[in-house]
Amino acid sequence: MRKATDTTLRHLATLRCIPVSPRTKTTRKIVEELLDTSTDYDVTVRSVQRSLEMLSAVFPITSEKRGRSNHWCWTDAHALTQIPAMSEQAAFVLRLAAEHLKPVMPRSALRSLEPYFAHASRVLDGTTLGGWVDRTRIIDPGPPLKPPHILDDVHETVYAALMENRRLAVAYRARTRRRARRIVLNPLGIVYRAGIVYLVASPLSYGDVRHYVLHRMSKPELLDEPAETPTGFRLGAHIHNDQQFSYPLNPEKLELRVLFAADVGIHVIESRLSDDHRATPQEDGRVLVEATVADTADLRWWLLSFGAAVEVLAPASLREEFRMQAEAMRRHYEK
Amino acid sequence: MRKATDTTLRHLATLRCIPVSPRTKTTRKIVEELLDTSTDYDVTVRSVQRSLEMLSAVFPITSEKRGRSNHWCWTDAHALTQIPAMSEQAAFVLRLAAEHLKPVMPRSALRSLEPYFAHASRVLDGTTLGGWVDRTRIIDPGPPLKPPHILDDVHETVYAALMENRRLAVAYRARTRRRARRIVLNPLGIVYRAGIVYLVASPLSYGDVRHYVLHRMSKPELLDEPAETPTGFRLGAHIHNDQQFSYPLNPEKLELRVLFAADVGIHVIESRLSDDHRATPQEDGRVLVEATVADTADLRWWLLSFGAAVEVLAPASLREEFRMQAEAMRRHYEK
DNA sequence: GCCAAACGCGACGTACATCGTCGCGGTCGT
DNA sequence: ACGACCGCGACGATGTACGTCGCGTTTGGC
Repeated sequence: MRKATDTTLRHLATLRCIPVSPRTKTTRKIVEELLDTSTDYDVTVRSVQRSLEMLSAVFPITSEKRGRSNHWCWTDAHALTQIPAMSEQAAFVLRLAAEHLKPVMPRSALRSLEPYFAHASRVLDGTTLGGWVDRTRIIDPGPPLKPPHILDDVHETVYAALMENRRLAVAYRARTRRRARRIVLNPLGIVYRAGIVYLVASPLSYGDVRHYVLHRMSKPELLDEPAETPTGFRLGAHIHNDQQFSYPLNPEKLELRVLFAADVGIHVIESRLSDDHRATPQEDGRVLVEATVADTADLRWWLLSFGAAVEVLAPASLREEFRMQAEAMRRHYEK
Repeated sequence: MRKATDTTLRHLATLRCIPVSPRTKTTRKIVEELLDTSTDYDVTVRSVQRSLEMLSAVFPITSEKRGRSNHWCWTDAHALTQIPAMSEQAAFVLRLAAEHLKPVMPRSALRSLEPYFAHASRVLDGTTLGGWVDRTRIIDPGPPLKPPHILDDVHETVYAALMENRRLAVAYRARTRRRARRIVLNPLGIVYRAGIVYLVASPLSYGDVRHYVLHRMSKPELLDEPAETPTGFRLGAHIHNDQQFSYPLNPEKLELRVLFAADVGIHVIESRLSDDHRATPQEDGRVLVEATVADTADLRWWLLSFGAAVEVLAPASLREEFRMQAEAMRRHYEK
């Protein structure tokens, strides 16, 4: 029994069954999938054949005859169509996002999102927002550092290894060594931090979890062996509880007490350092900030960046560290 | 004349004409748009009426009878459908992007992209990548600062003012003042920087271009008057050429020469400071970095964050600045 | 307050797009 | 070399989607 709009729905479902190039599907496979997804589409192979042929006249899909069966896929230059259509606001935010993600993620990763960005641009072109290209920016503090280059094949292979949960062999040039060394890794996760891409992995030759930057890898090789995850490992805990990426110095938290100069203090008051963050203006114009924070190298870098505009009061050990740091800095400029 | 797959195409086009709630369109408006977009769809109103009615049985669209005309829109809980379907890779990158954008962009801005993120999650759930939620992270260096809160109505109104190019009135609490003051602004652009959202605008009472942070705004009001852009203003130039967001101190560039300690130098060598960036290892293990960079406060913060692990050699004026900075720091910890 | 215009919607007859079936020709595996 | 499998052209039956007409209702102008 053919029902109303049934054809439309089936056509839509058919289109969605077709994979994007370079992947392909045979006609039979599409029919099978169609019958699987919903009982409504009880349709013969012949009908789907006809549908595909007709749809290919309108949509950018092509068939390639390999032997006796037809293989269908979307053309490389497939256009993205959405139901419902992308709202102007969504397009705008996506445009923004594209700009922001560009410096952070490797280009090869963003290629798969390109259709979305292109679609967003198309939506914006048709509206008053068209003139908007130059009206929003996302910038990082600090001097504009150019992220180190990652080889295309490295990125693709690392991603593939993670997705398929398989082991990975790479030539890795460690920071302390001149020559690259071949290592086999169980990939555990990817971490982006300040433009640097890290692969969190446990090397086969040791048992622990280490960080490897992608731009020091070369000659990647995807192995057939399945990857093993150390028992109990979770990336979220690794980063946040263990603070492994903030270069933790001590598992205990610090009861931080620092004095900020008036003109920089505002930043710290507006952005909260922790949940128990307290900011108290002092009589001399400075601002006392108290917070419980993780004891990491990151924290020290951050505090150092304020220079003389910050004074560490407590804990005493940190104050002593900063005293020595200041002393060391002064010695550089003594003569 | 009805052609093959014409109906499917028209149904698709019809669905794409329907706006997302809370916006609506009358049946006539949809027909009009349909006839406008392509000459192929020469169809009577009656047919579209029928189509809409049938499609509403399958798709989450509803009509609301306001007076004599029907107003159509997608339900709030509209599902996103894409042609072609989202690839697993795209879904994965989009998931990543979602996580990365969360801390950077205000939540109200990301709400419009939520359908895309939800769709990506749905795609990933069906695949082997499902267990991937906890395998990729993007983190910022420094202590995890919580960005200041922005009022919802502020964000929406500022966006609206920018999109429609209209003037905006807000109560703004300047950094140096206790009380908020009402100001009228010509919005020029939005800049995100380290979790802070700035509106670049020229105030009506003055003529110049200033930066206003959104979290110090309240009681926003969208005015009917069109916004005026100072002649020659371009946001890209404002940021990059004029370095207005890096707190420029001098328009001339600096010929920077600094010595990094061996254990931190690697970061600077791998990320390039400028196009003429040169890194030369020294005999004492330190690394000499030479580059031509903009003379900004940002540069000083960045260099300061290395503490005693960096020594500024040139220019002489900057070296003198750092000598005084070190001296001032030391005085804090003298007794 | 009345009338014309606008809109939605049910009914109806027609045309043709779609569907399943059958059969032919080509290709691949054993 | 034979059978199995796949694509595709042809055909007849079905019924869906189409335009048209007309009625009931609402809206806005005079």
